[in-house]
Amino acid sequence: MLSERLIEIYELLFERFGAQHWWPGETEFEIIVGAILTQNTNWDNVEKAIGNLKSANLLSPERLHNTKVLELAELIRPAGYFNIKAKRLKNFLDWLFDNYDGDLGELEAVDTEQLREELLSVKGIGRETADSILLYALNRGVFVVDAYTARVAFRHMLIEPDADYERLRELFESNLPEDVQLFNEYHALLVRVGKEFCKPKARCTGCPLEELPRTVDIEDF
DNA sequence: GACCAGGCACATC
DNA sequence: GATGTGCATGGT
Repeated sequence: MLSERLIEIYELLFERFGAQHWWPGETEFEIIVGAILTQNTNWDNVEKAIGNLKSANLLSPERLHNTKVLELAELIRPAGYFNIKAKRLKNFLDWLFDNYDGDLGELEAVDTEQLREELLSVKGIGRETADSILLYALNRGVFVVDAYTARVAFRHMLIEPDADYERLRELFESNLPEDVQLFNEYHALLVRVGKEFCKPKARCTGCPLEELPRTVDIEDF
């Protein structure tokens, strides 16, 4: 029932928008950095910050680990919250070097659930950031929930409007086949439709999901 | 000038 | 557990 509905929604979105080619980023590490920098921030601003890191030739765990936090903050200034995000990047790198010799390849041997717990223990990495890293950088079968996901889900997916993060994650993970590529594309498509049509407190004229039954009134989300 | 954007930690009740 | 606040830039 729910799984058929989730697949129907996925197909409607894919037919309209096609492949989204997520995550934008050339390397595993660039994806991780982007996941932290994009917290509550427009992606265009994140790209400027990542561009600065690339220009400074600092986009590697080793080199970023050896960069002073103040210098790092200045480089990522366009991404906003630059002081706190510089510290968050440092926290991640400290964890990586303390536990895995600074080698992202060593993470491959770690069980997904354990890795999620460890990432969540890093100060500045919350559930969405951890899950984005797991899915988009490390190719683990974890569904990423964000503000767009929640809004679309509450409007169309027959889930209680007060469902929390874990409940939303469970909705997708327990009603879809565990498929990294499907999770990758589905989340990206939810962001796409959320940006273009399923906006806060706006009727979504022309939205590919327009005719589907709703859980709640549009005005509430 | 107001509002928003691919959150999170922390304080407080 | 739920709710409120600080963190900050750049586009509309």
